[in-house]
Amino acid sequence: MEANFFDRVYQIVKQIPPGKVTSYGAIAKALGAARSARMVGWAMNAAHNLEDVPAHRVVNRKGLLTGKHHFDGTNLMQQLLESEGITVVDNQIVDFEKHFWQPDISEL
DNA sequence: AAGGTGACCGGCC
DNA sequence: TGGCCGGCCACCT
Repeated sequence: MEANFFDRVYQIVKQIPPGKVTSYGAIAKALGAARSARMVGWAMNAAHNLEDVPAHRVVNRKGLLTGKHHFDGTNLMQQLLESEGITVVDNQIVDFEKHFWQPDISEL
């Protein structure tokens, strides 16, 4: 198994339960590289191509759907989140902290 | 091999 | 969550 940085991110994101969201920083921190949040975003860029990785559940720390532009449409990401019970207004998740899910690397 | 790039974060104004 | 700046790490050409 190639335990690459990307794969690590994928494993974390795949563990995000429905109706929950997390931030890049949280994932980066779980990986032990809190300052490498940018890398997480990079990983997502490739990850969003994979159906196994619910990239739509990953947003920045403000709860903004910054990466929505990388999805097929413009409101696709929002639709997916709303479909899971998450309210999204103006590309921002309402009660972000309430829906926030902290990655648990111990599960790996 | 080196440089540019990127869906960010935290700190400061 | 208004805006700007530096840092950090891996991927791509």
